Amino acid sequence: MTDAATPKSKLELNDFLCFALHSTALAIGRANKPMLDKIGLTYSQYLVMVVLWAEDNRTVSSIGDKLFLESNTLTPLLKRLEALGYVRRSRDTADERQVRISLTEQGRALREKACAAHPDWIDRAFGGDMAAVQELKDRVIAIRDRLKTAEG
Amino acid sequence: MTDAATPKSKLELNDFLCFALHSTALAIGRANKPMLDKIGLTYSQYLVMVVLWAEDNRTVSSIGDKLFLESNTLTPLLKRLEALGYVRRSRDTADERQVRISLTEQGRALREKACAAHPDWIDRAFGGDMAAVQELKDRVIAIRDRLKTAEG
DNA sequence: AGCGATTTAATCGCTCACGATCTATTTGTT
DNA sequence: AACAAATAGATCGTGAGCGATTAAATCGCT
Repeated sequence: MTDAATPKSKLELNDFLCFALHSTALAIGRANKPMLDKIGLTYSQYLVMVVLWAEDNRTVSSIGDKLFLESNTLTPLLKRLEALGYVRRSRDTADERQVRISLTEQGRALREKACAAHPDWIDRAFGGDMAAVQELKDRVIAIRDRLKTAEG
Repeated sequence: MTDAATPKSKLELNDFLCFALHSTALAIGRANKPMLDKIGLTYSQYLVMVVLWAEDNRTVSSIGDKLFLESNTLTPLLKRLEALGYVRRSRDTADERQVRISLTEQGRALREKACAAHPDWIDRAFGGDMAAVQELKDRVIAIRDRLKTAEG
């Protein structure tokens, strides 16, 4: 199980790729930690905020569609964001099954803090080659979406 | 926060890549679930077994080095693998600070089951282009290792 | 040999991912 | 109008991941 080893079978290749993506996802989480500590959010909370900064007043499941998560994960997380004062949770008056998540003034303001706290790991890892970042992102997403459509 | 959108700043690019890796790691975990259910392990437990199949009788921290995890995560996980009968945990007689993790007969036998339960998602996602898988793995690992060396 | 520093695991508390289940609301059918 | 089916969230239990702390063994220095 050395990174440099050449896998002999598809099973091993699967193992290696799983391992690579797993450990890299963890490493990126850690790389973002200094920034997240500055703004006082966890990684997942931050991703929810990114989704809301892009489009406010979403339903829980709309956020879930973006992040590939469901209410069992999101509900407690959103309650924590509410407790922190960054979002409001309120039942949709037209359809009370839905809960609308909207940014508070503080929640909107946090975006500026996040910009200021700017993580630098992308530069460290890519030496400024933003095209390479973009390409990697596209490839990774391509895998995810092929898994998504083919699952079941 | 649409995947196809073109990010305008480094912060946004960071957000997109984090998001891509995060959601893809989750998707791969889900893609492996059918195989993991067959052999009765979680994803992390499986990765630990992969490490042990490659080299038996490791210390906790040696496993941690491979998986980028520490004893706070591994100790409970290894206790669960022990309870399942796949590994033994015993203090190293020469240095009692260390705990040696060794495979049981059942633990070794599980490898055959894992081979038989073979996940098919790699084929689905790559259409048999194993060279592409290898290349992606290498790129992903390159990021991780640059983060690892540059952190702090 | 003695004692402080280091190393290795274990423990605790919190957050998150997720399967399974439950409740409340809405929709569709008759 | 009444009632079954579908939908949106919430809840619960388990297994991670991780920061902080603790306990025990070993190492290093005098």
